[in-house]
Amino acid sequence: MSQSSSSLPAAESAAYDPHAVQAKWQARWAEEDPFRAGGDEDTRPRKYVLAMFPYPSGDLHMGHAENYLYSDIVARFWRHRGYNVLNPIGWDSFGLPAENAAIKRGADPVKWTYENIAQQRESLKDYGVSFDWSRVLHTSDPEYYRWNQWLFQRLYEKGLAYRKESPVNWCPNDQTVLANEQVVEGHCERCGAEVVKKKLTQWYFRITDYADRLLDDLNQLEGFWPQKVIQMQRNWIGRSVGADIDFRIEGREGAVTVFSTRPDTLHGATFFVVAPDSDLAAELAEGSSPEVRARFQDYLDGVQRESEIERQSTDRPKTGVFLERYAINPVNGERLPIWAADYVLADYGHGAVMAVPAHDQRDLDFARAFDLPVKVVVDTTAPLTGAIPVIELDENGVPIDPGADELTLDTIDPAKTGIALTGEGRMINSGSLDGLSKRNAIARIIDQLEAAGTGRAAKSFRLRDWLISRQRYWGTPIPMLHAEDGTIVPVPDEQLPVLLPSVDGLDLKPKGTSPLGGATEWVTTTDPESGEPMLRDPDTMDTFVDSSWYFLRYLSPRDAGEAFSAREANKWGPVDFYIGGVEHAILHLLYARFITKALFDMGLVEFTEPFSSLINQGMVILGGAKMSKSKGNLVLFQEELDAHGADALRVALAFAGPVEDDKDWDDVSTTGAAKFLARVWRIAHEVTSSPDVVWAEGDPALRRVTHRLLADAPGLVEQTKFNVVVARLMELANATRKTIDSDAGPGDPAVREAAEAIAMVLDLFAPHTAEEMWEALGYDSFVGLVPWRQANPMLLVEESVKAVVQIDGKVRATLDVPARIDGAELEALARADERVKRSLGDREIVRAIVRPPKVVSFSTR
RNA sequence: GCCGGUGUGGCGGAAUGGCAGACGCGACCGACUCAAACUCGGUUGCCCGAGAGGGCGUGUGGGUUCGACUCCCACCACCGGCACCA
Repeated sequence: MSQSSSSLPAAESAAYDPHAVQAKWQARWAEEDPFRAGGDEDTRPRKYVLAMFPYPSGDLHMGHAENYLYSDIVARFWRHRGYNVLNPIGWDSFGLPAENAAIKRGADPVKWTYENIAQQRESLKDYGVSFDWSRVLHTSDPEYYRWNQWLFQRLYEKGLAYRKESPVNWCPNDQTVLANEQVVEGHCERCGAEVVKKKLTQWYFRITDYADRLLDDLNQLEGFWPQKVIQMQRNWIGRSVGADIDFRIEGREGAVTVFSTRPDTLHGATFFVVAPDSDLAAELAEGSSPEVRARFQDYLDGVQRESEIERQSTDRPKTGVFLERYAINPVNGERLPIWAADYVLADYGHGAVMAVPAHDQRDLDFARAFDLPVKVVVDTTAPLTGAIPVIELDENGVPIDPGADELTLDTIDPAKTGIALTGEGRMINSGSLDGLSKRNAIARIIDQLEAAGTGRAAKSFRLRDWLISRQRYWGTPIPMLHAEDGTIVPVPDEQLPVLLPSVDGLDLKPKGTSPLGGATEWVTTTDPESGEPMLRDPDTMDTFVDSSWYFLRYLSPRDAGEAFSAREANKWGPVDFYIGGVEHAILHLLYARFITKALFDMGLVEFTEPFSSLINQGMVILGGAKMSKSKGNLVLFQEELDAHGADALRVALAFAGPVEDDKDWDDVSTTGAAKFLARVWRIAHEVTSSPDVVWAEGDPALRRVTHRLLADAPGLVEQTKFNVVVARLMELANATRKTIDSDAGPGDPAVREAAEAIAMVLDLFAPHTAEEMWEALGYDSFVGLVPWRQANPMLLVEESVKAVVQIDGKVRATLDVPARIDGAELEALARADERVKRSLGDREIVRAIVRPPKVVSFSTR
């Protein structure tokens, strides 16, 4: 029954009950499944909308509330716009927390994980997210992780999965290795313990083979991914361009190669440094005197005891030992003493450098510490062609005489000042390079080295290969077999999955080797061909392997025959809209990009980037601080749902501010949102006209507000300005309220038109309330599926507008003028206006700029 | 140190180079109430002024423009990332 007037006391009209509304529509959705993505028969254009899937540790929190709200707004929007939308959900359900719960409380990781999933799933259903629930996946299901193993085998076949012994990041607390990306400021990303280096044999994915493409393809994402993420990935990949240069070493066969970004300074090399933990250092020390060997061993022991943070501290003094060996500079035959020093890293470049102390600060610091010679080969005081000398002025504007002596090479001698000359300049003391600029000298020296066969242009990357072995239980078993003689054989595809053995009887406590090693029956197996005894690889994969391709599995989640359907992948992929926290800027997002490119090279997908557009939502904080269980400053998702209902929480979050910004819970008003929802609910129930009413007969002022919202909202949603869309909805609700309360009354056709538009747009934010409104308005279809109401362009043009008159840049008058007024007429009106005349006084207008119908700008003398 | 981002009322925030502060929160005033809460209506950038009105205002200083939160230059502050990567 419709109410005829808003002035009725609240007790007489049915009250808005968010929880009843929520329960009712969730039941209807569960029954009729309206948000399932369309199949092959569906001819609509497609949109793949995706939010990063949750990790099932405990309850959902406010970060999840934001994440799945924003993706749902976008999914619902594209459905209204006539798209076949895929909006799937699943769980990233392998990982440490399940295992830690098992160790701490004796919980079964399987039970713990799946109970948490069940709980999170209920919360998400209660939140009214329009997921396609038929595609749910869990990465800890054998049906999923068998395809991780399949992926591993494909990478292995291509030489992209390999084993090597190398110094690795080791978390002494979790007793496992970590990928480079999982070390944050020298600490374990998960538990915060200080990471140490350890030499181990581990499995790697050869992501460095893709370094150039991962870097260059970021250009395609410019404008579609957050600038910050693109920049972080660029820094992380860290391409340096320069040359590889071969040095002979006295008393040793074969050349040693170093990488340098400044091959132009090769003539200035005065010593040579190798990383103490490199094989080369050990070999050179081995060939030296017993004293040197002992000193080197001491030094190496010290270096290896240091944590990563100690070692990476920039301002600590340089240390090293002279190995009493010499390298020969290929351009001039000079003997360069070889030192082992820990400022050179074993796993960057070639683990050795030519040291040019005059032009590299680190080399200079080392040279000064150990009294090694410094040879200047770039004159940075010499002006380059076209360079304009900078003349500085003192406080009186008088040019400061630079002083002849201040600019000489002598006064800036790095050996005296301790400041390396890293700037531009002209080559000196460099034979045939003399007189050249840096850029030209680099080009020429590379030519010369190539001609002599002692060097070549080269690139080097900061990015290291992705270490994927983990000495933990709750992950995907690495599907490889080891023979006694060290031979490694892959488990054949038809024997996959290699199932994770039951946790019963296993000791999960971190002890440095995988708990799976203790599952004797599981570990002991035979060669699939020869039947020889073999041992299974006891390690599990980094869980980032799981999430590096999950977006493809959603496309055919029940397929038992392949990881994903290439056809479906090329139909839906790449993901059109991806949203998640910025914490994955270089972990998950880099790995997913790498795996996508690898799959492209295998011909399994036709795209090279997985996510066409990316949004990082901000965090929900409390009182300016990050929420955390340990601080006890948590706002609980389920509690907020229970307080005012899903819709109020959704509207409050969407309205709180821009998607990318952090939102302080103190500024998120669920009560304000609840009030707004009650207002629009009432509007829908007060409408007295019938659905077939003629809108054109409605109040034109209200109609204009309605149609402006219909016209503007799509652009705003596409720019993810959800807070503005909510504001505009509030404006329309306010305008509708006013019309209902005016003489026009609730029967005015414009009121119905406005109420229907509110319901349709509100569906993005408050779907339960929107459905209830739609039903109250007399429809029995889901409002979530109605096509977007087109704005009538005739109604977007105002009949009269306010024109402003500026005099010397200040607004002095506003005029009500017809929207179609021409310039001359507008200017005449402005000149005639009393306020304008008064403001002008006796000043004379010397220039008039007229932009009808909005602005007249006069300038006076 | 290098790279990136952000600075707008008491607060969250709006604003294709064209009336800065939409929308909301809070606050204040009023209606309803015995009263309070709820709800509804109004006011709300700062300063001067009784008022009409005037002045000042988007981190700071300059510039471009008839006109700048918006574009350009320099600086300051805060936030984030990387950091002995040769």
